[in-house]
This record gives sequence, structure tokens and C-alpha cells, in this order.
Amino acid sequence: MPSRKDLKKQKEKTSQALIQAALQLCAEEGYASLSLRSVARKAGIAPTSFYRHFREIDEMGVAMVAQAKEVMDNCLAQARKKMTFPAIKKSDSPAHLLKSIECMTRPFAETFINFLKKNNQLLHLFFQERTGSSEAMRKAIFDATDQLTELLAEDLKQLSESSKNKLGDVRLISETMLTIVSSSGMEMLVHPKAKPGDITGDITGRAIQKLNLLLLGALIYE
Amino acid sequence: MPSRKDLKKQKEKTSQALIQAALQLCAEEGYASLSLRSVARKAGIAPTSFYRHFREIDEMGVAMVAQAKEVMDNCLAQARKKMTFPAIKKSDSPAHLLKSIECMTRPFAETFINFLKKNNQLLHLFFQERTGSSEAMRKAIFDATDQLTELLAEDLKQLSESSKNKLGDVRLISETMLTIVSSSGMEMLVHPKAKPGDITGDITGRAIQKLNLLLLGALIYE
DNA sequence: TGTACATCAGTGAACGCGCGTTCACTGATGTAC
DNA sequence: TGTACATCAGTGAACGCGCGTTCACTGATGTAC
Repeated sequence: MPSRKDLKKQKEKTSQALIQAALQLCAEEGYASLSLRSVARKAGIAPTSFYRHFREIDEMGVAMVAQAKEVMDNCLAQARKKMTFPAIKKSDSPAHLLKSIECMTRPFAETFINFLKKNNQLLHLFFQERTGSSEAMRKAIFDATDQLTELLAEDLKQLSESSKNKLGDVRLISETMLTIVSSSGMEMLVHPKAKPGDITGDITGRAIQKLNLLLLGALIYE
Repeated sequence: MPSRKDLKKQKEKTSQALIQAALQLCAEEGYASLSLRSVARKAGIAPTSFYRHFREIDEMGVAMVAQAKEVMDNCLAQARKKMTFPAIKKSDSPAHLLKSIECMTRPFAETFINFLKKNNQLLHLFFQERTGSSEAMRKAIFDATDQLTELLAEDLKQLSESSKNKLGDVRLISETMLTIVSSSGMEMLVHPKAKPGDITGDITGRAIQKLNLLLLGALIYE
């Protein structure tokens, strides 16, 4: 018994096919090289049908960012579950402090970069177009990033308070953590050859070290 | 008395006109949106003349990166002259350590971000296409970035040794410093509205704080 | 129950446009003898 | 000195192609009466 609701679902399915096709093309050729026709072709519909779903390419782009944002939220929530921050004393040795810090940084970096590998299309879009040429995309990604940063900042604050390890400007730290980890993630997407065994190739390990230094500094600074 | 040499110079001048036109278009529309014809048009030559200078767009792209690299080298050299790193003792208070650290981070960030503002076209290209869709561009930028990172790492090592402040993995620190400062720089290019007075808008100031935390951590960690 | 009408995702033909690339050409310069 | 030839940056016409967009259409579904 097909109905109006089924029709709506069918339409949604086609919209999703368009978005998935676009994400794939985007990872291959870049967002700027997307064309309405190539997306429609890949999604298996006629070029003109595109207009039944989006007014223009950028409208689809914004929908793509929204989807990427959801994935990132999940990623962050999952990372958050694994992050702990055992209490330390300031008089502890740097090695001791690091142990505590790495209980945050390691799950954070590993979860994040794993997600990145699995959802490379979504996240490539997210980070590449942050500074891309489409104003609409930049705005959408900026807003999403801002929310994400705030979320992480709150997590940091909570971790910091519950363990009585003071962390100062959590927003600043949150920004930097995301910068470091996304930069590492992009590096990994661009050079997939690098393996965990390599001296300079263990991108995740190096990301963790970078985060460690940052948080060690933040901890000392108060 | 025009001669063969003058002809060569004329050709070089036209090549430069092409590159400059391309950089401008690139900052407006993105590298992926460049077309041979639009570049030639902006440079004031016939489309077909483009082939007298470059075999294809990407060959010009690589030349653009080489030019950007030179600017970056100058920038780094200029920053290096201003960076100092007064000796500290580990027992000093964090505030003391910070004073010393900021003698490096402030000139570094300020010089870099100033350069970025003046040469925004060159540097937009440099950082945007690092993860772009053209393989040739990615490779060219990766090589250039690698050299730049190494240069900064050597500077750090030298500063660290001459002041007897140990710094550990200078390559890792160098990478992170460039990541932080280029991320801030891109943020500034994309949101030129943010002014030094703003609470969250003082991008340079925030970049310095981020670098401070990183180096404070590196210093403590040994 | 039947008949007329509304909605709407998807279609295929057609349009004008900017693109990359080819080709044979120009006209200024320098070289051989 | 003159004459024939080589080099080479820049040109304009022409090509075939993929693009975004318009338009009138289809055919399945639901609604009014």
C-alpha cells in the first residue's frame, strides 16, 4: 500500500543518494569541481531531477555539512566516553603528569582519527571547505565547528573540575586540540601510505604527543 | 637595442603576469575553479598564448607554489631574527617561564600573521591546496612545507641550545607551531572582520597563547 | 461508484555559454653566407 | 652589403564537449463531489 508518506520516503532516499554521490565525487575531485550533472549522473537520476531536491549546488553542500556535523558530534561523544583525567599534584614529575594527560589525549586522538578514516568523505569536505571558496559552505562549517569546539570545551571543563586539575581557558585549548587533530587527520587522508610503524609516519602517535605538550603546558600554566 | 635577452625578459614578464592573475583569481574562486582562459584573460593575453608559458594549468600551479615558498622562507627568516629565548631555570614560576617563551612565540606569530595579511593570495594558495584535489599541487606544497618545518626546527634547536633551555623533539614542536599559526592565519583571511580589540577576535593574540601553552609543555617535558 | 482535478518526483529535448586544445599564421629578431 | 632562412612569443578561427537552466511532459497518487 504505497502512500503519500512512502512517496516522501522515496524522495528522501533520492536526496540521500545525491548527497552520497556528491560526497564521493567531492573526495575525488574537490567540492569546487562538483557539477550538478556529475552528481545527478552518479546518483542515477536525470540532471533536471536535481532541482526537485535542491535549488542549487550550494544548498546540497549545506545539507552535506549538516550530515558531516552529525558524524562529528557522534565522534566527539564517543571520544568523550573514553576520556578520563586522573587527579594529579603539581609537584608530580612531568612523567606523572603526562600519564594523567594521556588518559585524555590518547582516546581523543585515536577515536577522532579512526572516525576520520571511516568517514573520510564527510570529514574531507568538512575540513577542506572550511576555507574554501563558497561563502555558504564556509558559514555552515564555521557554525558547526564553533558548536563542536564549545562541546569539547565543556567536556574539558567538566573533566578538569571533577579531577581538580585546573585547566584555564578551555575554549582556547579546545580550539587548539581540534586544530591539531584535524590537521593530523587531513595529513593521513592525503598520505594514506604512512604506517603506524614508520618513524615519522605514525601520525596518530605524533598527534597524541602534540596534544600532550599542549595540555601539559595548560596544566602547568594553571 | 632590443635583443634576444630582452625577448627572454619579456617572456618572463608575461609568465609573471599569468601567475599574478592566477593568484588573484585563486584567492577569489579557488584553485580548482581556475581556467586557462580566465587566467589568460586576466593577464591580458590570448588564451592560446598560455601554452607558450606552461604546458597545462598544474604546471603553472607548481610555479605558483615555488613563488609562495620563497615568500614563506623570507617570512621565516625575518621572524627568526626577532626571536630570542632567554635562559630560564626549571624552578622558575610558570609566569617566568612564559616571559621567556613569549620572546619566541610573539615575534613568530606576529611576523607570520602580518606576512599572511600582506601576501594573502600566495598563502591562501599554499594552505588551501595542501589538501586540495590536484596531486601535483599537493606534492609541491608538501615538499615546501617539509623544508619550512625543518628550517624552523633547526632554528628552535639552535635557540634551545644557545639558551640551555632543552626542547626535546624540535621537529614535532615545529610542525605544531606551523599548524597553529597557519590555522590562525587562514581563520583571519576567511574572517577579516575580526579586530584586535575583540574578546575572541584577536586572532594573533590567541595564536600566541596557543603557542605559549605548547612551548611551556615542551619546556617542562624536557 | 465514477469522474474530474490537484500534486509532485522524475524525464528528455533544447538553449546558449565557457571551456581546453588544434592549427596555420604573423612579425619581430637574429644568423649564415 | 644583401638575401635566404631559423626562432619564437603571440594571435584568431574553429572544433567538440560538458555545463546550468528552461520547458512542457508523464504517470502514479490522492482528493472532491
